[in-house]
Amino acid sequence: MLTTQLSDARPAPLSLATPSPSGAAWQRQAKLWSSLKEVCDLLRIPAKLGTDDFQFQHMQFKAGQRIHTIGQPFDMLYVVNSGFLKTVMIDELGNEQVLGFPMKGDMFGIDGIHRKQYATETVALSNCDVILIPFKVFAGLGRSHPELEASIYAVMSRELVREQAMVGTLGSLSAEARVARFLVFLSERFSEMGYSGTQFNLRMTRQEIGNYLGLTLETVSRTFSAFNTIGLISVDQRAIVVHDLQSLRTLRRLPPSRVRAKAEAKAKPAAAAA
Amino acid sequence: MLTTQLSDARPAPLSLATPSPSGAAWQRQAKLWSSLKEVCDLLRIPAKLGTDDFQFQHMQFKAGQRIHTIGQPFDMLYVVNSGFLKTVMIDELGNEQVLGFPMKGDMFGIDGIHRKQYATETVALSNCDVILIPFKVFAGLGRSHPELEASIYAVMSRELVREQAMVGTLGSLSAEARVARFLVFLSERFSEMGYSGTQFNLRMTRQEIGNYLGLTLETVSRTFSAFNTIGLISVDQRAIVVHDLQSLRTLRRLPPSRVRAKAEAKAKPAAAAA
DNA sequence: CGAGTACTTGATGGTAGTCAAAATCAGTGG
DNA sequence: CCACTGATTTTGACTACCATCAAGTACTCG
Repeated sequence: MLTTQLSDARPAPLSLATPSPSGAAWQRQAKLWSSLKEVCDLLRIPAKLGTDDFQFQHMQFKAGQRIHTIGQPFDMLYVVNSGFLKTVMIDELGNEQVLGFPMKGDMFGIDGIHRKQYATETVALSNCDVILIPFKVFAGLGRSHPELEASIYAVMSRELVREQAMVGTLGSLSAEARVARFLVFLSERFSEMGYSGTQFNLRMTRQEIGNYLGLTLETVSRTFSAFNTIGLISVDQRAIVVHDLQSLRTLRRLPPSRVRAKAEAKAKPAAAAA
Repeated sequence: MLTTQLSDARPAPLSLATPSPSGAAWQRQAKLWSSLKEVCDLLRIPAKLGTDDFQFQHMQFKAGQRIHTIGQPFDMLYVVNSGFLKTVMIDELGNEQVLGFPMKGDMFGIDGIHRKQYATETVALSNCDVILIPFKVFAGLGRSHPELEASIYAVMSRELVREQAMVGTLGSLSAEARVARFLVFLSERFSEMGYSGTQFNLRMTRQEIGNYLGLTLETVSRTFSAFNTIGLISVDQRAIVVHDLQSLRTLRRLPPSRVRAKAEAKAKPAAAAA
């Protein structure tokens, strides 16, 4: 109901041999292989430079394509090199639950290790470039590169902490605070990736945001509008401009509407001037 | 405000040598050491029997004691051998968020790997027996016991999947459905541990349950009462008897109160007969 | 037995969900 | 290029669920 045209896409027969640029470009001038060092940098973990023995294959996905699906046998972890995705769980009644929006530097697919099949599915929200990490290789890195061992566990721990923070958000914050946090999160991620942290386009629908935050799409839309009228952000469809990141950071609950009327009166001329 | 008397407790000087029963019993006849095989069994992961080279120290905690605290330097993972605990996160305003109730066979402390300090704190809800796994030893097991490598990652993946399921629960279910799920979860865990799955005592307060489920303690109490009157369970303070596990499993939302009046009329004689 | 904590139950209000309709956007094919 | 279709977004009106406040009861433990 949500998604338009989904299509599966499995990697071409995977050879772990050295890069073979002759191997028929899957898509024009996309980077096809990355070294271990490059993957570590992407994941923001320290890597001893020099000994580049492993090469990891890239794969391109178009918006709407699935990277992996629920129940599919697990054999691969993924690292986002570029693009935006969403990871969803589907419950017994077929309801989707968005669990995250992997972007550059994020690893996904970790949930598949437990039962040797993926518990979630991940879909590209834009054209994406994803690095494939065969799990056997990943696990073996701890043996072949002992200095990486701790970092490997750290990457998995990071995902756990992320989910824990999400539970905290869902369990205790108001709708407005959740949306505010979401914007702060996006702002920070975009900054880290070298883009503007104050001006960006959402890659996901209100529906997906709401689902992720445990809200309805209407509530998300209304909250964006409210933030807009009090001057915290400007929003036009998917285009966001963040005016007051600090207020978003500390926002717990919007003042009640009669009080808000004053704030609007103050905010409007300011917005008009800008 | 929630907790009564908390006290820190650090392990006695930790020696990784062979068990020394002469080393002055920390508490009378508690098991002080476990082999690698025993720990694997506890964690429900396959372990090649035989070569028992590692021994892991146990530690006893009394109800109310903290096993680890937020910000404390991370060096240890924990596996519950017996007893009940809670893991909580504390946000910038000092609000607690209960993240889980570790019990027999659960590993906790994993969140500490990421930043080399614990992101959560874990408190004993009852007297507990906990196995200490020094992280360095844990991580090294992948090297020394390659057949364990996948299982080690699987244990971490399992925790991630658990949190993901929690996000799904918080994000999409009604109060009644959350409480129902919680009871099903407890029932299943008690069964697995060899206790009755239909008759057990809660080890946590309504406050803690509510916090865990993103509800208030009053809502939890009311929901228990509602389940009681329609005959799904019997509840008396902390004592629970599950009468209809299947209904709890599939419950999404309680029927509106006028319909419920009929169900009560039907349920009451049955409850009186029992 | 008394003090403090935990639990139950009731009354009330606010937050966010639901239903609905209109406006805007994206993509398609004529 | 533009009309057309379907998806997305906005906004409004209404409602239900659950939080809040409050009071009373039942446990627990020193």
